[in-house]
Amino acid sequence: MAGICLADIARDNQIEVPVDLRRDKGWVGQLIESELGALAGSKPEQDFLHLGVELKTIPIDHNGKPLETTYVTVAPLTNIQGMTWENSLVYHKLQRVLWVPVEGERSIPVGQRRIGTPILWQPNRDQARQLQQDWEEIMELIALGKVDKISARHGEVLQLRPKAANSKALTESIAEDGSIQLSNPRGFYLKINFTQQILANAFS
DNA sequence: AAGTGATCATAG
DNA sequence: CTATGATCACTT
Repeated sequence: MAGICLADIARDNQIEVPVDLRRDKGWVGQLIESELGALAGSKPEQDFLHLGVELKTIPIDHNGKPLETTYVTVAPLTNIQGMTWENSLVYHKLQRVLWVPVEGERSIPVGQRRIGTPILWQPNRDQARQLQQDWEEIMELIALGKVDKISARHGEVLQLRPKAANSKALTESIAEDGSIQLSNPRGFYLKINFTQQILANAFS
């Protein structure tokens, strides 16, 4: 697919190209899933379970730098006692990722955006350590009932941010006194500097 | 311009 | 609502 533009992939899959992504934010990802035959659908599993590979498209600028953070998974806000890094959803999803860079600048019409060279990545020792450290720190705050005090500034490479239809959506979380309260759902995201390093390392 | 918080579509 | 796919858009 490298070098091909999205309109070509869309035509092959009989999918229409939207004018912009405001109402089609997951369009590029789903287009590539369709092209590659990913099977997970909306299940919380790796896209290619049989290969142990997660597929992620990543929007880049003309210098190859990511334009956005990368969503990983929803964050569990209750029933997290006994949960460890090794059995977390973040750990499993990031075991192996096929990154598919796609031009993402809004000045380029969606259909004309080109696909870059895909990168099959596994976290190296340092990356794994950074991810685990951030995950454990964030999960501890959640366990202590401080989810509503966590901002996207926490974490060096992994951050916690809202992941919901809007700011009014509610889900159960742990309160500071240990009881159940309602909070805006959150998700884990990889910060731009981290994914930028992944892409850079692949070409060095 | 970067970074954080908010949001959009869809399936089950 | 939860989970998938993410990008938008406002604030700093």
